Amino acid sequence: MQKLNKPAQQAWVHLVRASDHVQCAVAKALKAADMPPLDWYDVLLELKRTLPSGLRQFELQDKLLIKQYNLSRLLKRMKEDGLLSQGTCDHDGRSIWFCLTEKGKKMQQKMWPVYEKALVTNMASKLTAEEAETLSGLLQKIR
Amino acid sequence: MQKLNKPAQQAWVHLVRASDHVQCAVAKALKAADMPPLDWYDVLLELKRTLPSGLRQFELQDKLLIKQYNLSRLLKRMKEDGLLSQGTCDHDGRSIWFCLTEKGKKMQQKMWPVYEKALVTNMASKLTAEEAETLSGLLQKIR
DNA sequence: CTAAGGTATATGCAACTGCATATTATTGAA
DNA sequence: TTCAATAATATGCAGTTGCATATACCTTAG
Repeated sequence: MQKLNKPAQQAWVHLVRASDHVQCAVAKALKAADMPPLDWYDVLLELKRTLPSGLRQFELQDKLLIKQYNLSRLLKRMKEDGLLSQGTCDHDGRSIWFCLTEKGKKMQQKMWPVYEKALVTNMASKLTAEEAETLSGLLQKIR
Repeated sequence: MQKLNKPAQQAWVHLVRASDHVQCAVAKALKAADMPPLDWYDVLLELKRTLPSGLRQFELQDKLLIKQYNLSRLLKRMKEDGLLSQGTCDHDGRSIWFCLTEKGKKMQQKMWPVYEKALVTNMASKLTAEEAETLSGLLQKIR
């Protein structure tokens, strides 16, 4: 194995710091607006994209960065909050379909401006469009 | 406020994904080697850098991405594990000095190769040195 | 000196997470 | 068909986190 070179080591430090910085800022903005946390938004958005059909839990999981057991519990909480509705699957008795409720749709719509503003303030405004594209490309190479 | 442009939005997605990817890989590697998690390493390294004097808790905090109440508890655990020693400050009765023990020094040395390997495999090997520098620069602009 | 405000650290409690494993349902091979 | 392997989801438990607040000490205006 090769040794870690300095530029990569620096990139690692800044990757963690930048990611933490923006994530904390978003979390703070959502909380200040008395809204649910970011992972709730991720679920709402993915489900909105598939309206009116919805998604099964394992399909959602492939789209998100959350572990199986945590997604299971997150969906339970969101359902209890009335943001999601649940139904079983005809073809596979193990699976559970989740679909946005009206309340869920509204919540997604309400959260986005707050989320967007935090992203603009803490990230987008610090980069030109071209820089953002370069950054995107480099980050994609990592995974 | 301006709207979030597409390139920045994409960059955000990839920032979170890349950061999560590498952090999970490192966490997994450390766990597989039966070692403490990454935040323990961060503390060990910062304290090593100040040997033989050590640091006070709030100084450590300025260097790390961890909240006050969590650092307090983390240091307690590490102390209980024998990796740190603790002492009060002559000039300020509120402050607590932390210093690496021999065991702490050895742990840092043992952890680094595992950590480094995970970074090389999951990140450094996917970028040229020049790309890493560009990435670093762009990430620094964010915060 | 003293009270008021600030700084450094700690902690009770509720919520969330990771881990291992359980539960239930499907699939495939014999 | 039947049994073993796999897949989708859930859960008990211990450990960690966030939040609000407590504790202890320091500094400074008056």
